Amino acid sequence: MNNAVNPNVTEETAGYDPSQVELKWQDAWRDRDINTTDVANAPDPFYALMMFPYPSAEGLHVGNLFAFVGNDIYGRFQRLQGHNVFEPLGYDAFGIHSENYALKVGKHPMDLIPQNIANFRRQLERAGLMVDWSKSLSTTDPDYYKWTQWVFLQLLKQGLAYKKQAAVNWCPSCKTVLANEQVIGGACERCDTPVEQRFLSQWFFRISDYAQRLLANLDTLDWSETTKTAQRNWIGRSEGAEISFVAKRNGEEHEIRVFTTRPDTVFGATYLVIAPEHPLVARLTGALYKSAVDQYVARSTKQDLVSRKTTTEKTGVFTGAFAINPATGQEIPIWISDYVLMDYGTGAIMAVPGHDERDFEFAKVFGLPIVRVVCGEGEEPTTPLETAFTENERGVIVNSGRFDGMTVATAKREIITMLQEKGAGKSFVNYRLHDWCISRQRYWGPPIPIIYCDEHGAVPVPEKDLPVLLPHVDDFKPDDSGVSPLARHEDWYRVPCPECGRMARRETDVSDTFLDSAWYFLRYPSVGIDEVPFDASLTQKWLPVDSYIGGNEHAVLHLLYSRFITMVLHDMGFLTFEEPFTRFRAHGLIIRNGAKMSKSRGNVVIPDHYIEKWGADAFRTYLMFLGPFEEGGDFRDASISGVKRFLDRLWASVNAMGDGQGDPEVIRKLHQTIRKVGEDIPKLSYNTAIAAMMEYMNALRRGERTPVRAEVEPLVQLVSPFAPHIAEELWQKLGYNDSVFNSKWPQYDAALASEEKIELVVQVNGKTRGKLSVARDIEQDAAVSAAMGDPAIAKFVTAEPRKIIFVPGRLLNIVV
RNA sequence: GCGAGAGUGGCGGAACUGGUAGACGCGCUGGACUUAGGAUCCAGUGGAGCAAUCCGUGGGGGUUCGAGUCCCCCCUUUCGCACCA
Repeated sequence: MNNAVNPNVTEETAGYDPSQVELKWQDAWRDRDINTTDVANAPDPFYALMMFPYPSAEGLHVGNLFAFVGNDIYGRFQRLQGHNVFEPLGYDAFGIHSENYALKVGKHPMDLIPQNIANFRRQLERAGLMVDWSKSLSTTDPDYYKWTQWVFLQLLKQGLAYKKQAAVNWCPSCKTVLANEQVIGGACERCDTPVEQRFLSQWFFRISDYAQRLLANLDTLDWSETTKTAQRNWIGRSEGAEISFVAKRNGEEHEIRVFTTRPDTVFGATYLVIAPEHPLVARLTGALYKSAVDQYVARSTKQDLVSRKTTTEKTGVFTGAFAINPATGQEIPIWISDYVLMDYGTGAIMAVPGHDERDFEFAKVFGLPIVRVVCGEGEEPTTPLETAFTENERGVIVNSGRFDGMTVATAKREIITMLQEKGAGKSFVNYRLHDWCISRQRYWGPPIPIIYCDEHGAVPVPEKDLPVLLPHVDDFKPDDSGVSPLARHEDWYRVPCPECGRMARRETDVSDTFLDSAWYFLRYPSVGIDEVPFDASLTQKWLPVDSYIGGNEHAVLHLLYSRFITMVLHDMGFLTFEEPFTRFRAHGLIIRNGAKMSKSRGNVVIPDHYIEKWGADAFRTYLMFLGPFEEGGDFRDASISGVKRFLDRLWASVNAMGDGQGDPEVIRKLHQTIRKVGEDIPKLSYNTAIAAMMEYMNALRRGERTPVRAEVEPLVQLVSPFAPHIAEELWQKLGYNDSVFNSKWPQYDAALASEEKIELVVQVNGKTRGKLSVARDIEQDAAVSAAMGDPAIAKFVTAEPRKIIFVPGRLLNIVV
């Protein structure tokens, strides 16, 4: 191994065989445990986390690798800064993808997953990641999901897990429950049949209780702004009022509560609309209207969600009932329409057709009264409304009794006060965020640890009895019963009640994959510890995560769920922090030759092929060079040769290296490069960092000179996070026995890194007419006379200058 | 429809708080070395023009000594969410 390079070769780049060098160092790193973090004793911990992959049968996707390499560079850089970096990686191996794939190929997921994981592991190691494999995990390990079940029990204990009837997506053709990700545009992804709703009793987590905290904390996090915005939109806070309308029917009073962001328009509410699923539908419907209502409700709840989601044509039916508008005292009709959604607000609205587009459309279709209660500029209270007037910035309230003349903002406050005094309303903040349904009527997940007893109801499995093992069953295919395949295995689900010992029945649903991934980062430092999910002192040392990198596709759900679980565990005293990820950056997507990669297009990049041909170092560096990390970029095969050439030249430079002082200009450039690369990596601006190193390489080679040690040695360190193997090999050639990753990142000399001579741009009337090589600190007068001394510039100065703009060290603009 | 982003050479992409547009790389052109070269090395490479010079960052206005960058309008495009009251 030590004779990898033949000293007699004449060609400078001879001896650089990437696969030989890379395999040599991958072995050496493993033998020397160089990537293993001593988690218990690290004085200066840095937790560099990447989103763990789903280990598909196809193997590692180049998109995964792009993300991992980006994280690896950051992690290696932090290590060179002197931190003890922990870079773990596991597998998110439960879930619908694995299950469906297993069904497709007719194998069992319990057999497939270990194979896939082994293949992923091989690919990841070949890519040269600084992963601490001693702390790896898979969500499918009983040692892991035991604690996923424990998390569920903690939420249950806190009253944050509850059961209720809820709709699931049901494909009438496949006769099975579908996960949300299997529903594409309201239709089944496999057979394209419109999806129906079925109602099942399911477990939910009360994430909506945490909506305000999840929203407010965002301001404290160092996250990509786009990700924060996505979370804010998902939480969907809106301020307004809840208003009660009272309906009378058969001598009974029914209160219909609505949520509105426009309480100022309550005088214009000319009818109410409730969702077809609204609990009051039956009681409000009059005998005469019953058949029409039943028909409408049946059609809109059972019928395909496709038409409901894609059409905006308003449909509806009158209930026959009326309610009192608490502001006007008038009776207004109550309608049912599917444009009102049961799962937002209260499932009922006050319709103000004059000032809401949807209400306006509906009123037009059914001939309902439209009343103006807000005037824009130049409009009278009697000006007819051709469309809904929704612009409220400069609106003035009209036709609203004593509130006339108020601005919209004032009226909002005043009308809420009025309603409150009448006991008919209050200000209210509504969130779009729904409680998290974690039940899945599937096989491939952790069984929800609950036992149903006739006597005691839903009894949690005692913690000492965890894990509830997922049994190996052959018929794991979902069927048309609408319950989990586990429900077909009586020998598994029949168990004694933990409370009374009488025969009872296990919950046969499994939990959502998102629950598996909502706490895995807590587990990594404690992998191998059996007694607790996460050791208190290790957790204290390593968390919250210093840097988290992952895809934007998880910007909303995964991150929100992780934050929620962390908050709950914090509130229970298990954690000292309530936000799990101090810094988060979303990486971009890679496309291929300008198009999205997909199997059907046949343009998927298989990392193995490229690593074999170019080496992991060149492939990694190219991935980081093809575009800004946070934006992604276009993968083009032809471009890899550029970074390979760069690495070849690096190899050649070190091999040809001489002794001596080094050229002052080259050394100056070196210090500039050290500064630039050190500034770019923390910004994840990897593409420009690589460009800077290439630029330095060009300077190093200019004039067919032989570089000296002082010029090349620091460059090896700068390159090392990107191309770790070649750097390690060259570091050894430079005479070091220890790993380059145990060295210290080179320091730059600030004075050297800044130029003393600068190119001063000279403009005349804003147009660049020349440039002068002058001292950095040149004064304005000297600059002007230097400029006028240059005939190429002076000839444009055709008159006495009217004005001189001088930006020291940068630019001179002579205005004539 | 709403929200977030993006439009720069033949291509991928650079450009700090407004201050040389096109760094770096690919490709291309010419040359060197070669039996050969999809290797390596050197030089050139936004467009027009012999040149001086002019024109150039999706389109149109504007602010400024100066705009890829800031403001207004429009077009195209990617990604989310989609009747959210």
